[in-house]
Amino acid sequence: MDFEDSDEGDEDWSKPVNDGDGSFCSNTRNSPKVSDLNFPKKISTDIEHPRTIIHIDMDCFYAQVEMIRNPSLRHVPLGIQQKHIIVTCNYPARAIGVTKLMTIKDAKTKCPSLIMVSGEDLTEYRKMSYKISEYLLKYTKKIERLGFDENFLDVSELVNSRVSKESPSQFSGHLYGIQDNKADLSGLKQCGCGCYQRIMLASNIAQEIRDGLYNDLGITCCAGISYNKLLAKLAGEKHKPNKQTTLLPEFTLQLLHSLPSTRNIPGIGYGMSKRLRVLDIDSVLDLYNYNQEKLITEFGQQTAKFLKDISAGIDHTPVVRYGLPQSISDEDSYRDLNNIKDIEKEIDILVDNVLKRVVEDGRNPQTLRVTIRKSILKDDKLVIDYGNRESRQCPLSQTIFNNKDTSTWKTPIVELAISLLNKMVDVTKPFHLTLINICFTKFLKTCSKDISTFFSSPNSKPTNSENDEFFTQRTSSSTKISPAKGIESFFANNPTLNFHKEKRDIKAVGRQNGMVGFFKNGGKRKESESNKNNDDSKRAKLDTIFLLTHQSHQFLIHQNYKI
DNA sequence: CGGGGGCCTT
DNA sequence: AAGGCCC
Ligand SMILES: Nc1ccn([C@H]2C[C@H](O)[C@@H](COP(=O)(O)OP(=O)(O)OP(=O)(O)O)O2)c(=O)n1
Ligand SMILES: [Mn+2]
Repeated sequence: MDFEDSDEGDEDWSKPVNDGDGSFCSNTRNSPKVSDLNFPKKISTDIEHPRTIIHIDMDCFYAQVEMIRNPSLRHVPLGIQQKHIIVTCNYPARAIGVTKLMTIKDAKTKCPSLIMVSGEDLTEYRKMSYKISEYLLKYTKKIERLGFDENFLDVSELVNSRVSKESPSQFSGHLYGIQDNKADLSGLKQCGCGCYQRIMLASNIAQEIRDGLYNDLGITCCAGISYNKLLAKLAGEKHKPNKQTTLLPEFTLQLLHSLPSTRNIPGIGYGMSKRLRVLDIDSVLDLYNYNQEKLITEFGQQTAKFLKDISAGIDHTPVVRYGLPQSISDEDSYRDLNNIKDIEKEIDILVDNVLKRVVEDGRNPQTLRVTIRKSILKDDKLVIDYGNRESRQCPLSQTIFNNKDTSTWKTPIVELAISLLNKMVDVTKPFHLTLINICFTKFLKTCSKDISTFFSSPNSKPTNSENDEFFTQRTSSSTKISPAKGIESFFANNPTLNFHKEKRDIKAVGRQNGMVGFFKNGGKRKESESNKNNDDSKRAKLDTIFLLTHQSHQFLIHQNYKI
């Protein structure tokens, strides 16, 4: 059970783990009022929990957007269709047994009366997604998006400023590990770091947020409230839909170790879980109990520590403020595109669609990428190989975008896209495409002439390295137009490995990234890499640009104003 | 069984 | 250019 006995000589990562005895959070003493509650004996987690995190996850997101657009769909089983699959469905449909990502055939078998609405065009979902994130900015600017329907909020500052004045007295919604949410909690020993009151207040704030989202946007969601991102997200899944769950540190291990699979951890994907399976690690508890040295041998220091931390609920990765998108793409899948005319027609459509969004965004992309998927011939039959994607990219001459008439942009880009495609497809031989994706990336920063002067204040530099806020914004990998000083490369350069192509010797492949998926990019940014967008000192200067219409400009305004 | 997006790292 | 992860 314990893993501290096997980690002699490795002070590094035995430190953050506190296995309970003598810890702040030890909860093993008599709890007179709630002696019937099953408190865990071992409280392995961080000693302190200074942050307060809320995770928001919309209910059956695409389906809900369609139900808002057409309320008559609310009371019928509804599936959102993308080609042959039901990507998601409303809760009436789930009650009948329809699940997310089910094939149409299976869904119709389960539920013949299933109403289907096409969800191949994500425009409306994307719009609602950003409305939600923007609404949440009202509470804190420290918001990280994950997909279209999830947001992490670091409400630490808000909580700290309110907690002393308000001294909250009850939790809103469910409390993980407590059956009756009206239970008398006075016997529950509170963590010595003071997080009990903070998390309690955050649960009230989460309720406010959810009420606000419903009143303003008519949308319902779940929330998880805890002291780090991992736990907030996992907590929120405990009660669905339209509910919220709060997780206190005393119950962290209980939650984690009740998870049946390491796949339940965001960041442990198909490949990693398969590698863990080889070591006989199936559950998070298995991981928690696994010998540390062996884990290091298998995965290297960084990843091993990361896995162990996760299994104990330790996650210090910051909420990274979202910014403008790093890429804008559109794709479609096909049964079989086998002639050039059809391909050119589809590319034309895709480029047209995605360019509209690029124009709305207002930044100019510097790179165009085309991705395709080919079906392969197997036993005389065309079979789609889903692993097989190829892509080609090229730089985009900025002269394309010099013309103010944006309708002129399409033709040269379609031609570039076709030439990229020709690098992958020998059109003199038979071919069969099943997917095309057109993606614009490497955006130029939004502040060309009209706006750049608003951000050139000399004393705009952050002075305090402790100020977490400034260093946890998503680094714009877009090119900076002006000063271009000191662009240091600072990412770790670890050998990589392919998790699920493990046909051959898994051990020989080497170490991978260290930070597992979801938690990557958690580190602080160098000052020179920080966006200048968020400097409060320049807020006043934004008054005059309120009329700008591009999304990238609107975003700057949003980020700098209190709404 | 098989959408349509996104993010980051190597 | 590819691969891993997320929704
Ligand atoms: N592999 C996936 C996963 C998700 N989505 C889309 C459809 C979902 O509506 C949305 C949000 O994903 P969730 O996993 O949060 O699922 P839902 O919001 O639909 O349902 P739930 O109520 O369980 O959160 O993202 C997708 O297209 N493909
Ligand atoms: Mn959701």
